[in-house]
Amino acid sequence: MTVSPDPIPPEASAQAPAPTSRRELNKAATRQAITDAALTLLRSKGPGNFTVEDIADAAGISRRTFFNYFGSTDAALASITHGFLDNAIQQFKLRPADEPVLQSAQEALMALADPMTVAPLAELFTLTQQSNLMSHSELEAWDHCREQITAVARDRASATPGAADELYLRALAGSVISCGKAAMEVWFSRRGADLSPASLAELRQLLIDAMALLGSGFTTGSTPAPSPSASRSS
Amino acid sequence: MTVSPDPIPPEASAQAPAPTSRRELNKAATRQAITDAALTLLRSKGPGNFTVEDIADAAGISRRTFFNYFGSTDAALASITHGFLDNAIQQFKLRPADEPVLQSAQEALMALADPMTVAPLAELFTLTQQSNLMSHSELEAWDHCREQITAVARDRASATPGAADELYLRALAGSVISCGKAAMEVWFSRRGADLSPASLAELRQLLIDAMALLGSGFTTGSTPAPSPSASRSS
DNA sequence: CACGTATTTACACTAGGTGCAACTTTGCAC
DNA sequence: GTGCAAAGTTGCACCTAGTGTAAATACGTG
Repeated sequence: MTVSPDPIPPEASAQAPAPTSRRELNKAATRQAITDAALTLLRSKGPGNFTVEDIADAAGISRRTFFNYFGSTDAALASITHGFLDNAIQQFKLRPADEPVLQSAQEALMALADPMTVAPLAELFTLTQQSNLMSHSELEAWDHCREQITAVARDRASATPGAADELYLRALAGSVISCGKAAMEVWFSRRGADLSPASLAELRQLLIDAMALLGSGFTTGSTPAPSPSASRSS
Repeated sequence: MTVSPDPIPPEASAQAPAPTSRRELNKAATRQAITDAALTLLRSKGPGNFTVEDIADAAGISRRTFFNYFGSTDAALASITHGFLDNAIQQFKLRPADEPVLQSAQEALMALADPMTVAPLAELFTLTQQSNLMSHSELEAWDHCREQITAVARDRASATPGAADELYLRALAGSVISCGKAAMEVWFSRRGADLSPASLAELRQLLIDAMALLGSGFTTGSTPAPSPSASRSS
C-alpha cells in the first residue's frame, strides 16, 4: 500500500511525537486500512464469517502483509480495544500518586466516556456480543491493562509506609478490571450502541457505581444502593 | 478405543449418577486417555511444542476422533481447569441461600483446597506459566464459572426484598473470580507446585484474605491488613 | 540518479479444524 | 446367538491460519 503524496501539513492529526516520514505514514495508513477493512467485514458478514484473505483483499494488501501487522483477525479487531485501554492507562497514570487506586480508576474512566472514544469500542462490543466470550486478543488487551494497573498500584504502595502485599495488588487490579467490564456489559446490554448524551451519562454512572460497589465491599446489608448513589457527578 | 470387558462391579469409582453403559465407559476412558496424553506431552515437550496428532497417537486414537472430543489442544488441557471449577460451582451451590455470596465463595474454595483436587490444576498452572496469558479454553472455563456465580447470586437476590441490580451481580461475580485467580497466582508464584500441608494452608489463607479484601472494599487507610487478618480459620 | 535499507509480496509448507461417507462397535429385541 | 438400528470411529478431502524464505519494490539519503 502506497500513500499518494497528499500535501498534508505536518501538524495535521499529530497524536504521537510523529517522526512523520513517508515510511511511517505508509505503515500507519496500512494499519488503519486493515482495521477498517476488518471492521467493515465484521459489520457486513458477522464474526467468524470472513477470512484473513478477505481482510487483506479489502485493505488492498497481500495476505502475508496482513500477518506482518497482526497475528490474526482477532488481533486486528482487538487493536480497537487496545487503543481504548491504552488511553485509559494513560489517564490512569496521570492521576496523583496519593489518590486511592479506585478513585483514580474512576476518574480515568470518566475522562473516556465521550462519544469519540467509546464509539469504536461500543460498536465492536455490539458486533461481537452474540458470540459471548471475547476473542483471545481482546482478552489479552484487558489483561495487559490489568497488569498496568497492578504496576501503578505497586509503585504507589511502595511509596507508602505499610506497603500492601502482592495479593492485595493483584486482587485489586483484577477487580477493577472486572468491575469496569461489568459496567460496560450492563451498559451495552441496556443501550446497545446508543451514543446519545443520556446514554453516555448512564455509562458514566455505571462506572461510578461499579467502583463504588468495589470500594464498599459489595455491602447490601442496610443500603442496597443500586443506582442513585454516586461519589461525584460529572 | 475399546475397553476390554473388565468385570468392574458397578459401584467402582461411581462419581456421577453414572448410566454406566459400555458406550459411556468407552467415551469416558477415551476422554481420560486424551487428557492424560495431552498432560504427558505438556510435561515432556512444553506448551506449544506438540500437535494434535501427537496427542491422538499417544492416546491411541485418530486425529479425527480427538476433534470429536475437544476443539483444540488447549481445550483438552483446559478440561482439567473445567473439572476443578465445576467442582467449585457445585460446592458453591450447596451453600445456604441466605449466606453472603462472598462467604459462600470462600467456603466453597476452602472445600477444594486439598491435595487431590488442586494437584492437577497446580501442575497445569506451573507447566503453562511461562507463556503468561491463559489459553482461550482455560479463560472460557473461568468465564463459565463466573456466569454460574452470577446466576446463583441472581437467584439469591431475587429471593430478598431489595433485589440487587444486574451491575451488582456482574461486578460481584467478576471480582470474586478475579480475586480467586489472584490468590492462586500468588500461591503458585510463591510455592510452585508444592502441595505440602503447609503450602495448602497458605493457599487457604490466601483465598480467605482475597475474599476478605473484597469484602472490606480494599480499605488500606488504617488497617493495611496484609496477612494475619482472617474472618475465620479452617 | 544510485545505493543501502525497510517493506511488500509470492510461494511453499506445517498444522488446526470440519464435513462426509464408509466402517466398527454397542444396545436391544427376538 | 442373530439381526438390526443407533452411536461412535476412522480416513479422506478440503479450507484456513500462520510462518520461513527469497525475490521484488518503495523509501531515505548523498
